Amino acid sequence: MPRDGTATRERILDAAERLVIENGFAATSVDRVIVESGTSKGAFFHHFESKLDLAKSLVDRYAAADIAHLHDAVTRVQGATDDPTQRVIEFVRILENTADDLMAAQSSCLYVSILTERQLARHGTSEQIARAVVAWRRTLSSMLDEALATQPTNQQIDTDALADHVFVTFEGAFILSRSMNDSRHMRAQLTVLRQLIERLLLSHPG
Amino acid sequence: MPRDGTATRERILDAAERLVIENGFAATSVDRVIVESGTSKGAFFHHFESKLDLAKSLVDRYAAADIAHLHDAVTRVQGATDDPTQRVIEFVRILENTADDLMAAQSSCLYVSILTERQLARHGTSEQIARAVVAWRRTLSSMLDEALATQPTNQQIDTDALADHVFVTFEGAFILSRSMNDSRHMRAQLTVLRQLIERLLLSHPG
DNA sequence: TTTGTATCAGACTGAACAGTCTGGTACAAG
DNA sequence: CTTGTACCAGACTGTTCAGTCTGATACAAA
Repeated sequence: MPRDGTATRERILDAAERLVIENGFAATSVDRVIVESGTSKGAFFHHFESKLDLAKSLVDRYAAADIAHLHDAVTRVQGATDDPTQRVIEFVRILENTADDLMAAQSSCLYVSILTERQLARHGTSEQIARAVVAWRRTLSSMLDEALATQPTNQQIDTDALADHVFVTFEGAFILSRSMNDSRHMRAQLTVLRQLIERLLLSHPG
Repeated sequence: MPRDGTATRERILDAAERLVIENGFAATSVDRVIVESGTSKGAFFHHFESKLDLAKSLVDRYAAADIAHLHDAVTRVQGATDDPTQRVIEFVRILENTADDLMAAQSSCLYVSILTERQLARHGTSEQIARAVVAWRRTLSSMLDEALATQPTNQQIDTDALADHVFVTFEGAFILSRSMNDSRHMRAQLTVLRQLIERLLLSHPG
C-alpha cells in the first residue's frame, strides 16, 4: 500500500471550488489553484487528468452534498407533521432558515459558474447537475401533489414546474445577490417563495 | 467628417454578445470575436480600448434594451385596465408570453455570463446591471403596492422582494434551462410565477 | 535490504491570449 | 489637389495558460 494522497486531493478541490465560485471556471487557472492549495503541478495532474476532469470532480462533490442536504430536510419534515400541506410549508421554511448559511458558504452558485461555460456542458458536467435537479424535483413535486390533493383547487398547477421553482429561486437569488452586491437577497427571496407557496396551499380562490 | 464606423462596431458587439452568451466572457477571445464578426484587430481596438471595455458596452446595450422592454410592457398594461390587480397579472402574463422569444434570443442570460466573472464586477459592469434591476423593482413594486392595497391581507409582503422575484425567476429559469438542456423551462417557470402571483392577489387567506 | 509503486515537486513546452504598432485607405475640409 | 483624420487590416510581442516530463521521496511488500 502506498501513502494516502486523498488529503492533497481534497485541498486542491477546496481551493478550486473557492476560486471557481469567486471568478468562474475559465478565469481560474491551474497555476492559481496550485498556489492557493499549496501543492504543485505534479500533484494536480496526478489526481486530475485535466482541468475538465477537475470540474467534473467538483460538481460530483457538490451535487452529493446538495442531495444530502435535500434528504436531511425531508427527514426533518416527515418527523414534524402528518399534514401534507404543513410538510411542504415546513420544508420551504427550513430552506429559508438555511439561506444565510448557504449564502455565507457561497455554495448555491457553483452550478451557475459551471453552467455558463458551455465547454464544460459538452463534457458531461451538466448531466451531473441535471441529476441533482431531478432528485429535488421528484422529492418536492410528490410532496406538492399530496398537499394539493387535500384541497379543492380550480387552478391547474404543474407541480414539477413548481418544484423546479425552488431550484430556480436559489440560483436566481444568487444572481440577484451578485447584481446588487448584497447577500441578504438570498433570504428575502426564499421568504417570498415561502409566502407565495403558503398562499397557494392555504387559501381558496376568490 | 470621417466615414461612419458604427456598423462595424455593432457587428463586433453582435458577435461578442452571441459568443459571451454561448461560452462565457473569459472563454470568449478577442480573436474569436474578430473572426465571427468578420473584422480585424485594428477595428476591434479602434472601437474598444480593451476587452473589459467591450463587456461594459455589451451590458450598456443590453440593459438599455431591457429597460425599453419593461417600459413597453408597462405601457401596454396601463392601457388595458384600471384595476391595479389586473394590471399586475396582465403584466406578468405579457412576460410569460414573451418568454419563448426571450429564450430563443438567449437574451435573458448575458447578466449571468457577466456576473460570474468577478473581474468584470470590479470594473463597474455589475453597477450597470444593478441599475437595470432597480428600474424593474421600482416599476413593479409600486404596481404591487397598489394591487395589495385594494384587498385586505393579513400577510406582510415585501413588495420590493416580490418585484425582484420576477428578475430572479428569469435568471434562475435560464440556469434551469441550461441544466436540463431544455428551453421550455423558461415559459414553464414564468407560468408558475404568474399562477403564484394570481393566487396571492386574487384569493383570501384560509 | 531491495524493489515496486503511489505520491509528489518543479522545470519545461507549444499554443493561445490581450494588446501594440505600422501602414494603408476612404473621405471631408480647405 | 492637398492635407488631415477617422477607420481599419494584419503582422508582431510579451505573457499566461494547460499539460508534459524528469526525477525524487515515502512507504509497503518480499
